Amino acid sequence: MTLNKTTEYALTILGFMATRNENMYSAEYLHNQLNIPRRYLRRLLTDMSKHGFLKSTSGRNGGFVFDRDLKEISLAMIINTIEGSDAIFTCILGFSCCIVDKPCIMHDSWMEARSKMVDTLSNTTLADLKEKYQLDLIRNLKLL
Amino acid sequence: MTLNKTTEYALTILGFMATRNENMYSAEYLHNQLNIPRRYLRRLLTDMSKHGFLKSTSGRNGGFVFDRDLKEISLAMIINTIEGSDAIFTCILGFSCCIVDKPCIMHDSWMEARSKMVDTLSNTTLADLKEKYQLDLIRNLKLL
DNA sequence: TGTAAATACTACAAAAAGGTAGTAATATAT
DNA sequence: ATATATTACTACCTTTTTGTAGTATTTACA
Repeated sequence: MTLNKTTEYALTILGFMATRNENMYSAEYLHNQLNIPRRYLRRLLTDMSKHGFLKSTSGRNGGFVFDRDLKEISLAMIINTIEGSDAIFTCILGFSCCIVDKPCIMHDSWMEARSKMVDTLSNTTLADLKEKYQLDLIRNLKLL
Repeated sequence: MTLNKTTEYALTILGFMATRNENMYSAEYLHNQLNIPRRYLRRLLTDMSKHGFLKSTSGRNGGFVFDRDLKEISLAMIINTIEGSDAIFTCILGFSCCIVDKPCIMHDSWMEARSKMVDTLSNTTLADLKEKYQLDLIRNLKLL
């Protein structure tokens, strides 16, 4: 019922990067900000570069930036990419095969629950998060 | 983004038992019907007895039956019980602590997605599954 | 051109989840 | 009573996930 750690990290990292305005994020900097284990974080960043979310620059002053428009990256995409194919969309209970009868017993209730979630995750992009974050900032300033 | 295997098994077992009309289910029988590893299945059944979902009878002709009204067992309860406390209800991303700023960036979108799912899972009981299953049976008979 | 700051790659270690084995305990049937 | 069918307990093995280590490579800057 939970995302695995790696996916959680991925969302944290991309969510963080999407809402700040640096023009480059080094692994070291992200490690300090997000408290994700150094080496693991690095591997994940490299991974996300390979998957086309990020673009890496090696060498001094290097780091990572987005390689795609924030509007093009939904939460569902991140989860599916990191967690393996179609983590969200398949019948995770495996109910289509685990019980002799078909259709499986819980299939319908599960699919109903699931599809509600998928809708939200598919319709929320990093751009949405950024917008929300900045509105929140403004709102807080006004309250001061 | 998936339930773990153990929870999946638990749902499968309880779903199966809820929709049949045997008065006793032995581990061996359930193993044959559901293809869940023998020993693991047994341990899980014992576990579910300890958690009050089932009642066990030892010895020859023994087995497991429900120890509670089917109306009192929701899918959400099963998941939470097997998967550890509040698997469904807590902020699984850990976003309240993983980013220096609070509230966490994805908290809102995640909670929206999640609460939709929780609603369905909390409102569906094993009794509902049973009813649905039997209606389906009747419907299929009519089609023959 | 050498040094420092960064990513990239590969292999391994530790922890958690999933699964198995052996044996004890319990209850029924004959 | 004894054999058999069942659950209960404990320890261990396997696989997957998470995390670490060492070393190579790339690049900017003094």
